[in-house]
Amino acid sequence: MSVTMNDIARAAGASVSTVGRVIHNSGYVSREVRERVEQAIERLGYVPNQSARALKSSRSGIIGSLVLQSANGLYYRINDSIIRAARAAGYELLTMEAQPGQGMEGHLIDSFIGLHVDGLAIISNTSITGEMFAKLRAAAIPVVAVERGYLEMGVDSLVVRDLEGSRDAVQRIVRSGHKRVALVAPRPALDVEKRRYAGYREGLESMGLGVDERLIRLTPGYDTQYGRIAGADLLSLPEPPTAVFCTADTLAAGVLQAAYQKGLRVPEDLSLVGYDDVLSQSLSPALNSVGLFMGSIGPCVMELIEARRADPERPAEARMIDTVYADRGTVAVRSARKETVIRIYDEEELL
Amino acid sequence: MSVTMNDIARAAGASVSTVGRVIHNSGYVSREVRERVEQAIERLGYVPNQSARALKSSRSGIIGSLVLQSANGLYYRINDSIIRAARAAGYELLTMEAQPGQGMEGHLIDSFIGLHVDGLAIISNTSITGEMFAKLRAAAIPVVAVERGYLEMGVDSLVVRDLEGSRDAVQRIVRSGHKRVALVAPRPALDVEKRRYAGYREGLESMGLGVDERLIRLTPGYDTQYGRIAGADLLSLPEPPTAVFCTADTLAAGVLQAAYQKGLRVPEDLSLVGYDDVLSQSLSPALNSVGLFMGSIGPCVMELIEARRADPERPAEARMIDTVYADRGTVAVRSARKETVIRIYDEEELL
DNA sequence: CTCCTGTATGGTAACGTTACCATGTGCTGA
DNA sequence: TCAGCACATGGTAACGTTACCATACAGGAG
Repeated sequence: MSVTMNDIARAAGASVSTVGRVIHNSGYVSREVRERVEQAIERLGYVPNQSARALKSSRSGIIGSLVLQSANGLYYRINDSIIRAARAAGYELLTMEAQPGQGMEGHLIDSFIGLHVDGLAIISNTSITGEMFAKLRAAAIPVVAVERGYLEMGVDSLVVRDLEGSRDAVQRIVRSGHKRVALVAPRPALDVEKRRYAGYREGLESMGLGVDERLIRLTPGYDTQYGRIAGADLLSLPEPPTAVFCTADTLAAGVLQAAYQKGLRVPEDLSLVGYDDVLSQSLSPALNSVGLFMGSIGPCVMELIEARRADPERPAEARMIDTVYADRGTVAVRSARKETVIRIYDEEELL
Repeated sequence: MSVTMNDIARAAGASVSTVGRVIHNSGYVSREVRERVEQAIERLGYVPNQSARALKSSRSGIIGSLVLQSANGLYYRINDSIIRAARAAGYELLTMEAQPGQGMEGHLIDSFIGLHVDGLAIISNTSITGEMFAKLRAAAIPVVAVERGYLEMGVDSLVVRDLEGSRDAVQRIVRSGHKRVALVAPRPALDVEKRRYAGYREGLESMGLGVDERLIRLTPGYDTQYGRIAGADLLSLPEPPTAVFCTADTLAAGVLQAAYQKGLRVPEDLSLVGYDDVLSQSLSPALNSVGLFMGSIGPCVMELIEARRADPERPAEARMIDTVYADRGTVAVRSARKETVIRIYDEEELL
């Protein structure tokens, strides 16, 4: 069907061994023969059969990635970062999506094992059992968990400094003069969510402000709609917040909608900060947001995979990923004395 | 290293042939032996080696997809749709990203050939040459182009009814009473862009309105920033448009920012419609947008691949993908008599 | 002259799976 | 009684690549 090393050997008047040596640039090959073989490869359009290679060397050249299927663009960005790093290291990335709550992860893991992937990145909160990890370990497949701590199960992990990112953002808000800083966040179930939630509290406390539980809204999930409801709720309080910190951009977008419906402007009437920086730059106005430092995610994943490959017995390691605060001016400076910011209307606005 | 059919055979006291028959549910196997084999498979955690299968049967079980690396979330959604359909058909999807203008597509195509993918989806405007298509054809790999017509090169294609989608959206705007409907679109280079652009013109003309060239803004690309600039430009015209149709959500987001900066409200002061529906539901307000009917993209891709595989000589076919208009109320109804919509201010807004 | 070493090339057994073919049973019908 | 059949199982040659060993010849050292 397709061109094989045998075809090349025949066309170049050499043996498969010699062709192999040319392809791998190893061993002794005379200049003359090397050229004949290279020409034949070029002329016939030979491409090495990866299946055969994988079978022989039990290295597929493929890194797997398992993500939870969701509307959250963050996972695709993370995946992107890994794609690039994998390719730079000579691998391709094969992504499988787990439908939430379908319990199909076991089959997906089996598929990865069958493909003999050279590494596996597990992104976000897929539900992998200890049994599956054991199977992966038996198959000698290095696993890296991203944004989800499986560290206690002996899995190498990438952990985002979410507590610091969250705390830092809140501190910035408070430093701008805000006293009533609300939180809109998903109900903390996953580690990520807990860390971001804790960061909010630490941020306030570290600035000498108490946490006002009335200003906290925990949503059932990440839908924009939940953000809108929470936002509307907060903004109709007798003493509404002057700033809202959201631990997800999608929620921030919802709060923005709520503000808009109330006729409030960001940042003049309400300061707003999102998280993940996946949507913020496209909103109007473009929002401040805490983003992950994507540049290091892919490379860290590959480093952990290579390290595990080199020494399967090494203790599980966690790499920390920094956050990056994108400042787009949606936190207004409030003077200490005045409770309301002076607002200047455009001519058009007043007709 | 990992468990093979041989291990199962030994454990179950059978031969590899018998194990093979159990796995494939073909040929004669006694109930007793079948059970022994199945138990061994379960107990040892046997997973078929795909590399060996692929080598033997020259079917890898992998569909490739090639996308242009870009911030546009649309491609990921399309990819998602294909992932699901591929999986439903028993394949995995392996995605490679081409960096724009890097000319690395040749290498990527070679990688796909080396992997012996059973099909290849080319998404968006990657630059594939005739030579590459020839190589793919020689390797008997069915190719489907999505959102990019390579039909003239004899490649099966998925074409979105963009002209109709665009025209329909404009007609809806006009029917709501708008006379000055502006366009913000990337300079039409690709077929997609031309179709969407043409749809705008047809939409206006079909409603008996002339095209006012002063209301057309063509941007150098899809950045939100271009939308903002174009929007600011349009809104400062002596006779500004009452509605803006954008052929991309990212551009619409920019126009929204411009409107916001001018103190205009959507839809009360300005009606706004986006395209691709990838961002619209997260904006504030959530915008009307023309989306692709994702449900049919993946299945169509797989159908075309299977059809091509069944008959490599069949003439190239184009499948049409419908658009879906998402109405979120950002097109205001304008009465025929009055040129301006009565605007009601909230109390807060007037202090 | 032999031995060794460097250079150059060819042969071949795996890797795990699958598609055949071969070789058995035991049973039925002529 | 035996051909013919359904049933049941085992053996083995590929698939394309790679790792290793074998072979061969030159030229220089001993």
